[in-house]
Amino acid sequence: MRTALDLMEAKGLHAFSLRGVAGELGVGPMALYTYFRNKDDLYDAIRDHLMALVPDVPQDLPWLDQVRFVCRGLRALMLQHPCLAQLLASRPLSGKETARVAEGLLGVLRAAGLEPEAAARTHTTLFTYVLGATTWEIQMASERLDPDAWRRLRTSMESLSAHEFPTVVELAPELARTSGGDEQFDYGLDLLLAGLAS
Amino acid sequence: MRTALDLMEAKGLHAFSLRGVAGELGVGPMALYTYFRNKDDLYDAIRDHLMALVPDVPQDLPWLDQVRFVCRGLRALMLQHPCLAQLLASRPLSGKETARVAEGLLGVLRAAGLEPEAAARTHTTLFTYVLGATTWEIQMASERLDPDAWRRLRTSMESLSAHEFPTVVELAPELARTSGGDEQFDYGLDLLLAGLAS
DNA sequence: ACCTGAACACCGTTCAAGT
DNA sequence: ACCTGAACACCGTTCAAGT
Repeated sequence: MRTALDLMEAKGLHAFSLRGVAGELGVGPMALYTYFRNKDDLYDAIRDHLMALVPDVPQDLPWLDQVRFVCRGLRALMLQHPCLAQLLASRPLSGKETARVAEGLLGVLRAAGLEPEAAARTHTTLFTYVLGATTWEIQMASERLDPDAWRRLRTSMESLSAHEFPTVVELAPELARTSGGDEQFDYGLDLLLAGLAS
Repeated sequence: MRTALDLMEAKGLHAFSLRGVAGELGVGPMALYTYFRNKDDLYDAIRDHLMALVPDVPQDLPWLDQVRFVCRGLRALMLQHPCLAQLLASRPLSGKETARVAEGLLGVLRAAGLEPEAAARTHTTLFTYVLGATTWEIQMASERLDPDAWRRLRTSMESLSAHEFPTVVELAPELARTSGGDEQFDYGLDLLLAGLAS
Protein backbone atom coordinates (compact mmCIF):
# COMPACT_ATOMS: atom_id res chain seq x y z
CA MET A 1 0.00 0.00 0.00
CA ARG A 2 2.82 2.41 0.78
CA THR A 3 4.55 1.63 -2.50
CA ALA A 4 1.25 2.04 -4.36
CA LEU A 5 0.59 5.39 -2.68
CA ASP A 6 4.09 6.61 -3.52
CA LEU A 7 3.65 5.68 -7.17
CA MET A 8 0.22 7.31 -7.38
CA GLU A 9 1.59 10.57 -6.07
CA ALA A 10 4.79 10.47 -8.11
CA LYS A 11 3.23 9.80 -11.51
CA GLY A 12 -0.44 10.61 -11.06
CA LEU A 13 -3.42 8.29 -10.76
CA HIS A 14 -3.79 8.02 -14.55
CA ALA A 15 -0.33 6.46 -14.86
CA PHE A 16 -0.72 4.16 -11.88
CA SER A 17 -0.68 0.42 -12.54
CA LEU A 18 -0.56 -2.79 -10.57
CA ARG A 19 2.31 -3.97 -12.73
CA GLY A 20 4.19 -0.84 -11.78
CA VAL A 21 3.71 -1.56 -8.10
CA ALA A 22 4.78 -5.17 -8.56
CA GLY A 23 7.85 -4.08 -10.49
CA GLU A 24 8.82 -1.61 -7.78
CA LEU A 25 8.51 -4.37 -5.17
CA GLY A 26 10.48 -6.82 -7.31
CA VAL A 27 7.68 -9.37 -7.56
CA GLY A 28 5.40 -10.61 -10.28
CA PRO A 29 2.09 -8.83 -10.90
CA MET A 30 0.12 -11.71 -9.44
CA ALA A 31 1.83 -11.47 -6.05
CA LEU A 32 -0.39 -8.45 -5.25
CA TYR A 33 -3.53 -10.54 -5.56
CA THR A 34 -2.66 -12.23 -2.29
CA TYR A 35 -3.35 -8.94 -0.51
CA PHE A 36 -5.98 -7.26 -2.71
CA ARG A 37 -8.84 -8.83 -4.63
CA ASN A 38 -8.28 -6.48 -7.57
CA LYS A 39 -7.23 -2.94 -8.47
CA ASP A 40 -10.39 -1.34 -7.09
CA ASP A 41 -9.86 -3.12 -3.80
CA LEU A 42 -6.42 -1.53 -3.58
CA TYR A 43 -7.92 1.86 -4.39
CA ASP A 44 -10.42 1.48 -1.56
CA ALA A 45 -7.71 0.42 0.87
CA ILE A 46 -5.63 3.49 0.02
CA ARG A 47 -8.62 5.82 0.31
CA ASP A 48 -9.38 4.43 3.74
CA HIS A 49 -5.75 4.70 4.76
CA LEU A 50 -5.73 8.38 3.75
CA MET A 51 -9.09 9.22 5.32
CA ALA A 52 -7.68 7.91 8.61
CA LEU A 53 -5.27 10.87 8.50
CA VAL A 54 -8.07 13.44 8.71
CA PRO A 55 -7.67 14.90 12.21
CA ASP A 56 -10.37 14.54 14.85
CA VAL A 57 -12.62 17.46 15.70
CA PRO A 58 -11.10 19.63 18.44
CA GLN A 59 -13.57 19.88 21.31
CA ASP A 60 -12.79 23.31 22.76
CA LEU A 61 -13.89 25.60 19.94
CA PRO A 62 -17.09 27.37 18.84
CA TRP A 63 -18.94 25.09 16.48
CA LEU A 64 -18.37 27.23 13.36
CA ASP A 65 -14.65 27.00 14.00
CA GLN A 66 -14.97 23.25 14.46
CA VAL A 67 -16.61 23.04 11.01
CA ARG A 68 -13.87 25.19 9.53
CA PHE A 69 -11.23 22.96 11.14
CA VAL A 70 -12.63 19.76 9.66
CA CYS A 71 -13.12 21.23 6.17
CA ARG A 72 -9.64 22.74 6.12
CA GLY A 73 -8.15 19.51 7.40
CA LEU A 74 -9.81 17.50 4.64
CA ARG A 75 -8.63 19.98 2.02
CA ALA A 76 -5.08 19.97 3.37
CA LEU A 77 -4.99 16.19 3.16
CA MET A 78 -6.29 16.23 -0.41
CA LEU A 79 -3.63 18.75 -1.41
CA GLN A 80 -0.97 16.59 0.19
CA HIS A 81 -2.34 13.45 -1.51
CA PRO A 82 -4.01 14.63 -4.73
CA CYS A 83 -5.16 11.11 -5.54
CA LEU A 84 -7.53 11.22 -2.55
CA ALA A 85 -9.87 13.67 -4.27
CA GLN A 86 -10.01 11.45 -7.35
CA LEU A 87 -10.53 8.32 -5.27
CA LEU A 88 -13.43 9.90 -3.37
CA ALA A 89 -15.02 10.98 -6.65
CA SER A 90 -14.58 7.71 -8.50
CA ARG A 91 -14.95 4.90 -5.96
CA PRO A 92 -18.15 3.80 -4.22
CA LEU A 93 -18.64 5.13 -0.70
CA SER A 94 -17.41 2.69 1.93
CA GLY A 95 -14.96 2.29 4.74
CA LYS A 96 -14.87 2.98 8.43
CA GLU A 97 -12.60 6.01 8.15
CA THR A 98 -15.00 7.85 5.86
CA ALA A 99 -17.72 7.18 8.44
CA ARG A 100 -15.41 8.53 11.15
CA VAL A 101 -14.98 11.84 9.30
CA ALA A 102 -18.73 12.08 8.69
CA GLU A 103 -19.38 11.31 12.34
CA GLY A 104 -17.14 14.17 13.44
CA LEU A 105 -18.78 16.77 11.23
CA LEU A 106 -22.34 15.51 11.80
CA GLY A 107 -21.77 15.48 15.54
CA VAL A 108 -20.74 19.14 15.49
CA LEU A 109 -23.78 20.13 13.43
CA ARG A 110 -26.21 18.22 15.66
CA ALA A 111 -24.63 19.62 18.82
CA ALA A 112 -25.03 23.10 17.32
CA GLY A 113 -28.76 22.51 17.29
CA LEU A 114 -29.45 21.59 13.66
CA GLU A 115 -32.34 19.22 13.04
CA PRO A 116 -31.49 15.78 11.54
CA GLU A 117 -32.42 16.75 7.99
CA ALA A 118 -30.66 20.13 8.12
CA ALA A 119 -27.56 18.49 9.64
CA ALA A 120 -27.46 15.88 6.87
CA ARG A 121 -28.01 18.46 4.11
CA THR A 122 -25.37 20.76 5.56
CA HIS A 123 -22.91 17.91 5.89
CA THR A 124 -23.35 16.89 2.26
CA THR A 125 -23.07 20.53 1.16
CA LEU A 126 -19.84 21.09 3.07
CA PHE A 127 -18.31 17.82 1.93
CA THR A 128 -19.16 18.37 -1.73
CA TYR A 129 -17.87 21.95 -1.57
CA VAL A 130 -14.53 20.76 -0.19
CA LEU A 131 -14.40 18.02 -2.83
CA GLY A 132 -15.18 20.36 -5.73
CA ALA A 133 -13.06 23.28 -4.58
CA THR A 134 -10.03 21.11 -3.90
CA THR A 135 -10.42 19.02 -7.04
CA TRP A 136 -10.43 22.22 -9.08
CA GLU A 137 -7.51 23.65 -7.15
CA ILE A 138 -5.44 20.52 -7.78
CA GLN A 139 -6.38 20.59 -11.46
CA MET A 140 -5.32 24.24 -11.83
CA ALA A 141 -2.09 23.65 -9.92
CA SER A 142 -1.11 20.66 -12.06
CA GLU A 143 -1.75 22.79 -15.11
CA ARG A 144 0.60 25.47 -13.84
CA LEU A 145 3.30 22.85 -13.25
CA ASP A 146 3.11 21.47 -16.79
CA PRO A 147 4.85 24.18 -18.87
CA ASP A 148 3.19 22.93 -22.04
CA ALA A 149 -0.36 23.09 -20.62
CA TRP A 150 0.40 26.42 -18.94
CA ARG A 151 1.52 27.97 -22.24
CA ARG A 152 -1.58 26.66 -24.01
CA LEU A 153 -3.83 28.15 -21.34
CA ARG A 154 -2.15 31.55 -21.50
CA THR A 155 -2.37 31.74 -25.28
CA SER A 156 -5.98 30.55 -25.32
CA MET A 157 -6.85 33.18 -22.69
CA GLU A 158 -5.11 35.88 -24.71
CA SER A 159 -6.82 34.80 -27.91
CA LEU A 160 -10.26 35.46 -26.42
CA SER A 161 -11.73 38.55 -28.04
CA ALA A 162 -12.47 41.34 -25.56
CA HIS A 163 -15.56 41.98 -27.63
CA GLU A 164 -17.02 38.50 -27.23
CA PHE A 165 -15.84 37.86 -23.63
CA PRO A 166 -15.43 41.31 -22.08
CA THR A 167 -15.73 40.27 -18.44
CA VAL A 168 -13.46 37.21 -18.67
CA VAL A 169 -10.78 39.29 -20.40
CA GLU A 170 -11.16 42.15 -17.91
CA LEU A 171 -11.00 39.83 -14.91
CA ALA A 172 -8.26 37.52 -16.23
CA PRO A 173 -5.77 38.47 -13.48
CA GLU A 174 -8.40 38.07 -10.74
CA LEU A 175 -9.51 34.71 -12.15
CA ALA A 176 -5.92 33.47 -12.17
CA ARG A 177 -5.47 34.58 -8.57
CA THR A 178 -8.71 32.96 -7.39
CA SER A 179 -8.16 29.56 -8.97
CA GLY A 180 -6.76 28.20 -5.73
CA GLY A 181 -5.12 28.98 -2.42
CA ASP A 182 -6.20 29.22 1.20
CA GLU A 183 -7.92 32.55 0.68
CA GLN A 184 -10.13 31.28 -2.14
CA PHE A 185 -11.06 28.14 -0.21
CA ASP A 186 -11.98 30.14 2.88
CA TYR A 187 -13.98 32.62 0.81
CA GLY A 188 -16.36 29.90 -0.37
CA LEU A 189 -16.39 28.16 3.00
CA ASP A 190 -17.27 31.44 4.74
CA LEU A 191 -20.08 32.05 2.25
CA LEU A 192 -21.57 28.70 3.24
CA LEU A 193 -21.12 29.34 6.95
CA ALA A 194 -22.57 32.84 6.66
CA GLY A 195 -25.57 31.37 4.87
CA LEU A 196 -25.87 28.80 7.65
CA ALA A 197 -25.74 31.48 10.34
CA SER A 198 -28.51 33.42 8.64
CA MET B 1 -17.43 12.70 -31.62
CA ARG B 2 -21.05 11.63 -31.43
CA THR B 3 -20.07 7.97 -31.43
CA ALA B 4 -17.45 8.64 -28.75
CA LEU B 5 -19.95 10.52 -26.59
CA ASP B 6 -22.48 7.71 -26.94
CA LEU B 7 -19.93 5.13 -25.86
CA MET B 8 -18.76 7.20 -22.91
CA GLU B 9 -22.29 7.50 -21.62
CA ALA B 10 -23.22 3.91 -22.31
CA LYS B 11 -20.25 2.25 -20.63
CA GLY B 12 -18.71 4.96 -18.48
CA LEU B 13 -15.58 6.96 -18.98
CA HIS B 14 -13.40 4.26 -17.38
CA ALA B 15 -14.38 1.74 -20.06
CA PHE B 16 -14.08 4.19 -22.94
CA SER B 17 -11.40 3.47 -25.54
CA LEU B 18 -10.36 4.77 -28.93
CA ARG B 19 -10.37 1.23 -30.24
CA GLY B 20 -13.96 0.91 -29.11
CA VAL B 21 -14.93 4.04 -31.05
CA ALA B 22 -13.08 2.82 -34.13
CA GLY B 23 -14.76 -0.57 -33.89
CA GLU B 24 -18.20 1.04 -33.62
CA LEU B 25 -17.44 3.12 -36.71
CA GLY B 26 -16.12 0.10 -38.62
CA VAL B 27 -12.66 1.56 -39.16
CA GLY B 28 -9.17 0.83 -37.86
CA PRO B 29 -8.01 2.55 -34.67
CA MET B 30 -5.64 4.79 -36.59
CA ALA B 31 -8.42 6.33 -38.67
CA LEU B 32 -9.36 8.50 -35.67
CA TYR B 33 -5.95 10.16 -35.68
CA THR B 34 -6.94 12.04 -38.81
CA TYR B 35 -9.42 14.02 -36.71
CA PHE B 36 -7.87 14.06 -33.23
CA ARG B 37 -4.20 14.33 -32.27
CA ASN B 38 -4.68 11.82 -29.45
CA LYS B 39 -7.15 10.63 -26.82
CA ASP B 40 -6.87 13.78 -24.72
CA ASP B 41 -7.61 15.90 -27.78
CA LEU B 42 -10.84 13.96 -28.25
CA TYR B 43 -11.68 14.45 -24.58
CA ASP B 44 -11.24 18.20 -24.92
CA ALA B 45 -13.36 18.31 -28.05
CA ILE B 46 -16.19 16.47 -26.30
CA ARG B 47 -15.97 18.69 -23.23
CA ASP B 48 -16.22 21.77 -25.44
CA HIS B 49 -19.10 20.26 -27.36
CA LEU B 50 -20.97 19.64 -24.10
CA MET B 51 -20.18 23.01 -22.57
CA ALA B 52 -21.76 24.61 -25.65
CA LEU B 53 -25.06 23.11 -24.46
CA VAL B 54 -25.10 25.18 -21.25
CA PRO B 55 -27.92 27.68 -21.85
CA ASP B 56 -27.27 31.41 -22.00
CA VAL B 57 -28.15 33.63 -19.06
CA PRO B 58 -31.75 34.88 -19.30
CA GLN B 59 -31.76 38.67 -19.19
CA ASP B 60 -35.10 39.45 -17.55
CA LEU B 61 -34.57 38.08 -14.04
CA PRO B 62 -33.22 39.35 -10.70
CA TRP B 63 -29.51 38.59 -10.56
CA LEU B 64 -29.77 35.93 -7.83
CA ASP B 65 -32.21 34.04 -10.03
CA GLN B 66 -29.82 34.43 -12.95
CA VAL B 67 -27.08 32.81 -10.86
CA ARG B 68 -29.42 30.02 -9.86
CA PHE B 69 -30.38 29.48 -13.50
CA VAL B 70 -26.78 29.09 -14.66
CA CYS B 71 -25.79 26.78 -11.81
CA ARG B 72 -28.85 24.60 -12.25
CA GLY B 73 -28.29 24.49 -15.99
CA LEU B 74 -24.72 23.32 -15.57
CA ARG B 75 -25.78 20.67 -13.08
CA ALA B 76 -28.58 19.45 -15.33
CA LEU B 77 -26.14 19.06 -18.20
CA MET B 78 -23.69 17.13 -16.00
CA LEU B 79 -26.46 14.79 -14.87
CA GLN B 80 -27.47 14.24 -18.50
CA HIS B 81 -23.84 13.65 -19.51
CA PRO B 82 -22.06 12.28 -16.44
CA CYS B 83 -18.73 12.23 -18.26
CA LEU B 84 -18.74 16.05 -18.35
CA ALA B 85 -18.05 16.33 -14.63
CA GLN B 86 -15.11 13.93 -14.94
CA LEU B 87 -13.78 15.73 -18.00
CA LEU B 88 -13.89 19.11 -16.24
CA ALA B 89 -12.07 17.65 -13.25
CA SER B 90 -9.39 15.80 -15.17
CA ARG B 91 -8.58 17.86 -18.27
CA PRO B 92 -6.73 21.20 -18.37
CA LEU B 93 -8.94 24.26 -18.64
CA SER B 94 -9.35 25.41 -22.23
CA GLY B 95 -11.92 26.00 -24.91
CA LYS B 96 -14.14 28.82 -26.01
CA GLU B 97 -17.32 27.31 -24.61
CA THR B 98 -15.95 27.14 -21.08
CA ALA B 99 -15.08 30.83 -21.43
CA ARG B 100 -18.62 31.51 -22.63
CA VAL B 101 -20.13 29.96 -19.51
CA ALA B 102 -17.70 31.88 -17.30
CA GLU B 103 -18.52 35.09 -19.15
CA GLY B 104 -22.22 34.65 -18.50
CA LEU B 105 -21.86 34.09 -14.76
CA LEU B 106 -19.15 36.73 -14.30
CA GLY B 107 -21.23 39.26 -16.21
CA VAL B 108 -24.16 38.73 -13.85
CA LEU B 109 -21.96 39.12 -10.78
CA ARG B 110 -20.31 42.30 -12.07
CA ALA B 111 -23.66 43.80 -13.09
CA ALA B 112 -24.92 43.05 -9.58
CA GLY B 113 -22.24 45.36 -8.26
CA LEU B 114 -19.52 42.96 -7.08
CA GLU B 115 -15.95 44.21 -7.29
CA PRO B 116 -13.60 42.37 -9.68
CA GLU B 117 -11.97 40.27 -6.97
CA ALA B 118 -15.27 39.39 -5.26
CA ALA B 119 -16.81 38.52 -8.63
CA ALA B 120 -13.92 36.21 -9.48
CA ARG B 121 -13.93 34.54 -6.06
CA THR B 122 -17.69 34.09 -6.14
CA HIS B 123 -17.54 32.65 -9.65
CA THR B 124 -14.92 30.09 -8.65
CA THR B 125 -16.88 29.22 -5.51
CA LEU B 126 -20.12 28.67 -7.41
CA PHE B 127 -18.44 26.67 -10.16
CA THR B 128 -16.56 24.40 -7.75
CA TYR B 129 -19.69 23.87 -5.67
CA VAL B 130 -21.62 22.76 -8.75
CA LEU B 131 -18.73 20.52 -9.78
CA GLY B 132 -18.37 18.88 -6.37
CA ALA B 133 -22.07 18.55 -5.61
CA THR B 134 -22.87 17.05 -8.99
CA THR B 135 -19.83 14.77 -9.06
CA TRP B 136 -20.90 13.36 -5.71
CA GLU B 137 -24.50 13.05 -6.81
CA ILE B 138 -23.47 11.11 -9.92
CA GLN B 139 -21.23 8.86 -7.84
CA MET B 140 -24.02 8.07 -5.36
CA ALA B 141 -26.53 7.47 -8.17
CA SER B 142 -24.22 5.07 -10.01
CA GLU B 143 -23.75 3.21 -6.75
CA ARG B 144 -27.48 2.82 -6.35
CA LEU B 145 -27.75 1.44 -9.89
CA ASP B 146 -25.11 -1.24 -9.32
CA PRO B 147 -26.91 -3.82 -7.16
CA ASP B 148 -23.61 -5.26 -5.98
CA ALA B 149 -22.21 -1.92 -4.80
CA TRP B 150 -25.56 -0.97 -3.30
CA ARG B 151 -25.68 -4.14 -1.23
CA ARG B 152 -22.12 -3.60 -0.02
CA LEU B 153 -22.95 -0.03 1.05
CA ARG B 154 -26.07 -1.09 2.94
CA THR B 155 -24.28 -3.85 4.82
CA SER B 156 -21.29 -1.64 5.61
CA MET B 157 -23.65 1.05 6.92
CA GLU B 158 -25.48 -1.49 9.07
CA SER B 159 -22.24 -2.91 10.40
CA LEU B 160 -21.25 0.46 11.89
CA SER B 161 -21.55 0.30 15.64
CA ALA B 162 -24.06 2.79 17.06
CA HIS B 163 -21.60 3.21 19.90
CA GLU B 164 -18.68 4.29 17.73
CA PHE B 165 -20.67 6.27 15.15
CA PRO B 166 -23.87 7.35 16.93
CA THR B 167 -24.73 10.30 14.69
CA VAL B 168 -24.05 8.55 11.39
CA VAL B 169 -26.21 5.60 12.47
CA GLU B 170 -28.96 7.87 13.78
CA LEU B 171 -28.99 10.00 10.61
CA ALA B 172 -28.59 7.14 8.12
CA PRO B 173 -32.00 7.72 6.50
CA GLU B 174 -31.43 11.48 6.25
CA LEU B 175 -27.95 10.94 4.80
CA ALA B 176 -29.35 8.60 2.17
CA ARG B 177 -32.04 11.13 1.26
CA THR B 178 -29.59 14.04 1.03
CA SER B 179 -27.01 12.33 -1.18
CA GLY B 180 -28.53 13.87 -4.29
CA GLY B 181 -31.58 15.42 -5.87
CA ASP B 182 -32.77 18.90 -6.75
CA GLU B 183 -33.60 19.74 -3.16
CA GLN B 184 -30.12 18.92 -1.86
CA PHE B 185 -28.45 20.85 -4.68
CA ASP B 186 -30.61 23.92 -4.06
CA TYR B 187 -29.99 23.69 -0.31
CA GLY B 188 -26.25 24.18 -0.78
CA LEU B 189 -26.71 26.72 -3.56
CA ASP B 190 -29.07 28.76 -1.38
CA LEU B 191 -26.57 28.65 1.49
CA LEU B 192 -23.98 30.22 -0.83
CA LEU B 193 -26.41 32.82 -2.14
CA ALA B 194 -27.62 33.67 1.37
CA GLY B 195 -24.00 34.14 2.42
CA LEU B 196 -23.48 36.35 -0.62
CA ALA B 197 -26.54 38.47 0.22
CA SER B 198 -25.27 38.98 3.76
C1' DA C 1 -0.47 -18.45 2.70
C1' DC C 2 2.28 -16.72 -0.70
C1' DC C 3 4.34 -16.35 -5.22
C1' DT C 4 5.45 -17.67 -10.24
C1' DG C 5 4.80 -17.99 -15.31
C1' DA C 6 2.22 -18.35 -19.23
C1' DA C 7 -1.70 -16.81 -21.40
C1' DC C 8 -5.86 -13.94 -22.74
C1' DA C 9 -8.03 -10.05 -24.15
C1' DC C 10 -7.33 -5.76 -24.11
C1' DC C 11 -4.98 -0.62 -24.33
C1' DG C 12 -2.73 4.17 -26.91
C1' DT C 13 0.41 5.33 -30.19
C1' DT C 14 4.29 5.17 -33.84
C1' DC C 15 5.73 4.21 -38.27
C1' DA C 16 5.60 3.05 -43.03
C1' DA C 17 2.65 2.38 -46.62
C1' DG C 18 -1.18 2.96 -49.38
C1' DT C 19 -5.29 5.82 -52.00
C1' DA D 1 -6.61 14.24 -46.77
C1' DC D 2 -7.83 9.94 -45.26
C1' DC D 3 -7.24 5.16 -43.96
C1' DT D 4 -4.75 0.53 -43.33
C1' DG D 5 -1.82 -3.00 -41.09
C1' DA D 6 1.84 -4.38 -38.48
C1' DA D 7 4.29 -3.51 -34.53
C1' DC D 8 5.64 -1.77 -29.78
C1' DA D 9 5.16 -1.30 -25.13
C1' DC D 10 1.97 -1.51 -22.19
C1' DC D 11 -2.61 -2.94 -19.25
C1' DG D 12 -5.83 -6.13 -15.47
C1' DT D 13 -6.95 -10.59 -14.63
C1' DT D 14 -7.53 -15.88 -14.97
C1' DC D 15 -5.73 -20.25 -14.46
C1' DA D 16 -2.68 -23.89 -13.24
C1' DA D 17 1.24 -24.79 -10.83
C1' DG D 18 4.54 -24.45 -7.41
C1' DT D 19 6.49 -23.70 -2.20
